[in-house]
This record gives sequence, structure tokens and C-alpha cells, in this order.
Amino acid sequence: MMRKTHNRILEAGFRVFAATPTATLQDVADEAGIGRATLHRHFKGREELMAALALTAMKELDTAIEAATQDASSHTEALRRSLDAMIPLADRQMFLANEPLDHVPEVLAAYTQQLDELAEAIEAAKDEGGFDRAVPTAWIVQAYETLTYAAWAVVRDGNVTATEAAELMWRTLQSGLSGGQS
Amino acid sequence: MMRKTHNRILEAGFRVFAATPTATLQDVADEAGIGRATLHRHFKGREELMAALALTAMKELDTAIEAATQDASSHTEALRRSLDAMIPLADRQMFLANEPLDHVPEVLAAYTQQLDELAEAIEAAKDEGGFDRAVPTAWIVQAYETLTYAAWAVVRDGNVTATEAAELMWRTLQSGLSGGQS
DNA sequence: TCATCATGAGACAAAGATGTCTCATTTTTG
DNA sequence: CAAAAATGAGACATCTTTGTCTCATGATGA
Repeated sequence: MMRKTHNRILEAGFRVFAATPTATLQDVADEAGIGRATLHRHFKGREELMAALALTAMKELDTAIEAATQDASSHTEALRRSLDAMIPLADRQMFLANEPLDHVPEVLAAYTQQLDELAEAIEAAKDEGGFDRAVPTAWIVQAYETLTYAAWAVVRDGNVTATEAAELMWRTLQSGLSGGQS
Repeated sequence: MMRKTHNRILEAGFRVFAATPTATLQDVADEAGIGRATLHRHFKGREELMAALALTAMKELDTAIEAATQDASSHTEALRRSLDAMIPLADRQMFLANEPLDHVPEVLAAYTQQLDELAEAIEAAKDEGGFDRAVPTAWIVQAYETLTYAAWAVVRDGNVTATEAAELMWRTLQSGLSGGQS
């Protein structure tokens, strides 16, 4: 087909659905600057578009994390470096949190694998002393994910830079936010 | 009208929309065990129902927090005790995160006030040394909110109890999750 | 240049959700 | 008990979204 148009639709989808999860295919087509019929030529329907967006988002996150962590000296350091890669991409992940994508096996499998890999990385970091073994991995996984969203949000609101947000998030996970008595 | 029916609709709305944000008014009516016409007699339409749900959720959260913190010895302690009140109610707040409720002034005002009060409490806790003044309040606010959701999620998944989740969350905020080298 | 492919625009029907209305029945209240 | 209020069930029109199709136009490549 036209890969260029294909990508334009996906990018438009990310922008439109991030702003309005209930947006119509017409909205996406308009944002992409194409006709709605063309959108249907590239994606069978709404569900297929959503699945494509989800797979695209997860794949690019995977790529970004791999690139950021390939020469990390430890699992703990890899988790730290992943933040810089994940935070800017958070908006491309979170818009589909409320989508019923569980019915698409391909998407569900990719998502499950993502969670499993994060849990494994955290377990490995525990062995290095990066995280306390007494803290449930399930909690660290959840905190890691939701704080990534939090970091993206404060960057979006202009409160801090992306680099600062990553540092704040890591500090929160590692040593908390408390200060000395004043 | 019939306040009993009114409340049944609201409770059904919480359950249904928490599970499926795009649920139909028919779905809500069914869940409430009433006719769709009756639902319309109590709430003009979908938007009004959503606004009522949002206001109800925020009001009950406000009440729960006030009850939990009225005899707290410090602002920091109040923030800690609020967790026990907030975590079980998280699902009644988060379902509307993706709703376009900004158009209802009443809801927007209540939400803004909620955020302002949290920011104020955090500023006060900073004065007590509960939080580091070098950390932006905006970050602490975001972390506090998103971790509340994280805590609710791990409880929902059965990984930890509500009490444990509150302690894990507080520890995360205060001293982080790192362990000693092993 | 010519044939092929992708596209834009629009028409069209089907399906789903919403809002309104009526009427018979049940429940509540005085 | 009698009046008033609330409800259930369903009909109905309207609106929106979706998916499909056609046809003319523009772009691409041999």
C-alpha cells in the first residue's frame, strides 16, 4: 500500500486518542489529513486500528528500552536508564489502558510479556540489592509503571524537564522523598 | 423522587463504568435492576449521570479523608492516614479520569480544589520535614495520586492487603524501596 | 505515454445509543 | 381506602458511528 499513509494514520491515532479516547475514525482521518475511506483501506476497522496502535507503541517502547539498557552495568542500572526511554513514550502507552484490547491475543501476549520482563528485571535488581527483597515485586512493578505515567504528566504540565522527572522518579523508588527535620 | 432508586443507580454506575467505561445507560439500568426510562427520570442524560458520579465520588473521598485525619498529630501524619481512606475508594475516582468532565464547572471546581488541598498539605508537610523542600510539590502530588491507584490495583489483584498496600505506598514515598547490598 | 495503484469525496445502509413519550401497574402517602 | 407519586415496559424518532461501495482524480512506475 502506501506505508507513508499507513504511518500517518498511526501517528494521527496516537495524537487523537491521547486527547480523546472516544474519538471517531472520522476524527483520526481528519487529523491524518486523509479521507475516512482510505483509513478503512489500511485498517479493517476501529478494533484493528487500536490493536495496531497498541502493538506499535509496545514495540517502540521495547526498542527504546533495549537501546537504553544494552550497555548497563547492572540490572538496577538498566531499570534506571529505562526511565529516560519510557517517560517520553508514556502517552503512547497509557491511552490504551482503558481499551478493551484483551480480546486481541497478539496484544495481550505482548503486554503480558512486557510485564513479565519488568518483573524479572526487578527480581534481578533485588539480587543486586537495588530493591528490598521484603517488598513484593508486584508492588514495585505497579509503582514503576504508575510513576512513569506520573513523570510523563509533570513533564507535560511543564513543571519539570524530562531529565529531572526521571531523576525524581528514581529517587522516589530508591530513597523516597522525605527531608531532614527543619 | 425515590432517593433509594437514586442511590441504586449511582452504585450501579460505579460498578458498570469501572468495568467498562463505554458502557450503555441500558447497562447501568440493568445493573441497577430498573428500567431505562426510570434512569432518565433521575438523571437527564449520560452527562448528568457522569457528573453526579464524579461529585459523589469526590464528596465521599473528602468525607473519608476528613474523618481519617481529624485527630492527626501533624500534616505528615495526616497524609499517611489519608492513604487508608483513599486506597479503597480509588476505583470510584479513577474511572472518571478519562471522562471529559471539564465541561461541567461544578466538577472541575471540586477537582481543582481537591488538588489544591493536597498540594497545601504537602507544602505543610515539607515544613515539618516530612518531605524534602528540594522536591517539587507538583511531583509529590502526582506521585501521591498515581501511587494511590497503584496501591488499589495491587489490592484488587490480591497481591497484598489494603493495609499492607498503604504501608508500602508510604514507605515508597518516604524512604523508597531500596535494600542493603546482599 | 500508458496502465496501475492509491486516494478523495460522497452516497448508502445497518447498527447502536440516546432522549422522549405513553400507558398500565405498583408503591407510597395522606 | 383513595389520591398521588414512582416505576416498568415498550414504542418511536433521532443522531452518531461504522462499514461498504462507487466513481472520478491524482500519483506512480514500467
